[in-house]
Amino acid sequence: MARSKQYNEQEVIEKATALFWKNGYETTSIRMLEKAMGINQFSIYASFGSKHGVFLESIKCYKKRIQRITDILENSNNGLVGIKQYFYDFLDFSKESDVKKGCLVTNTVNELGQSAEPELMDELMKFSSDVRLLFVNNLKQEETKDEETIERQGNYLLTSMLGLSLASKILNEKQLEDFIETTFLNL
Amino acid sequence: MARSKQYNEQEVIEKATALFWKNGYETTSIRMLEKAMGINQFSIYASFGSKHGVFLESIKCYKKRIQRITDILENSNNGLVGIKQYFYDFLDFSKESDVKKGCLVTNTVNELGQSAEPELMDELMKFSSDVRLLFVNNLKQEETKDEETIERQGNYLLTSMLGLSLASKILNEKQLEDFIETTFLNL
DNA sequence: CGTCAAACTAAGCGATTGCTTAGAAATAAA
DNA sequence: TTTATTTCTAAGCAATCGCTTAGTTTGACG
Repeated sequence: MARSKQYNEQEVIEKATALFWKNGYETTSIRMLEKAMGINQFSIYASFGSKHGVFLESIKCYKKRIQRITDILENSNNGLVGIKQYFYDFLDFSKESDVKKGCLVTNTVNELGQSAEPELMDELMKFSSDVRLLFVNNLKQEETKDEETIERQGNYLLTSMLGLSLASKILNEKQLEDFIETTFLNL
Repeated sequence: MARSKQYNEQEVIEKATALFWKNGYETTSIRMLEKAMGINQFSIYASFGSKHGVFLESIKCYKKRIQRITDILENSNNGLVGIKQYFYDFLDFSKESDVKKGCLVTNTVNELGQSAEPELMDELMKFSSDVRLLFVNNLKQEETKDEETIERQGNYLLTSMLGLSLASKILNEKQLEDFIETTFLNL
């Protein structure tokens, strides 16, 4: 019947994700996306509807990418050891050559705050609560902990991850290691 | 000889600071600054040279405002107790009615990253290292701690504050309290 | 008072924003 | 091959961006 697309939507979204991750939402313009994704504006709007649409798909793409390390945590059965490993895994995950990008979800929460579209905000918050749940599940593997302690330490670990995400953009390796090691001293 | 300014530069910068704090740098336009500061664009450029110039002064203004609580920490002589108080003081400081704004310095580091002008970045980094130094000085008041421990815990506390700044924008009071209380169990 | 330099108003500068659209190119089906 | 339908190119839309400037108003000084 007609011509078929000359690009793969998943592939171009991966390139968009890298750009948003590096620059943030506002700083990334449609013209920049055109070049990075390798397709024309028309095609971007045909496939994703709007800049917000591209970003929403980029967030989903990011979640899939970071699933590589959340899966490790989910499948671990060693309580705090697995959580601590996740903190270190995140540092490897978030740095690409010498560019320090932090966590795309965390960056976006900080940049857009409450002014984010509800659908986007839901996606961001769901990721946070999912990570918190992984922490809680691993904490439950520690037999000594009662339920109240687990809830409290879950909140602690989630906020600590937010701190690590931000700190990873400005502190050096030694400082980040100091943070992680001290974080897990008394849990 | 000639007409004198009809506005006070300190006063209008305070209004600009509130706007940048709420919206971030990029989202805040000159038109929005005009309205918030109550003066014309001409006057903004005559007094501060550029949008960057207004922002740089806003960062300095923010530092003076937060000095209210850093002074308390600096003048305290009770080690960890004083640091913990600073964490709680920050929560009070950073919330205005129901708007959760976090820390302007932290927000800016996250938004602009390495793309910030060097003079601005210096100002941001200096604030971070000043706060870290306050932590270290209070840690020294704890007689049991050796120098290596103090350095390590200084890095821990700084990153924890970054986490608290970010978390204060999305988590509830109970979760934030959980974080602070658990943070100081490790020290 | 009259003078004149500074502060003000408001219009507008070129560049860029997110997004649209007219028309050419391409291709699966008839 | 012709036709129908979609993709693609590229030009251009109104709105906004940071910033400038021409022209008016102001008020401290001689």
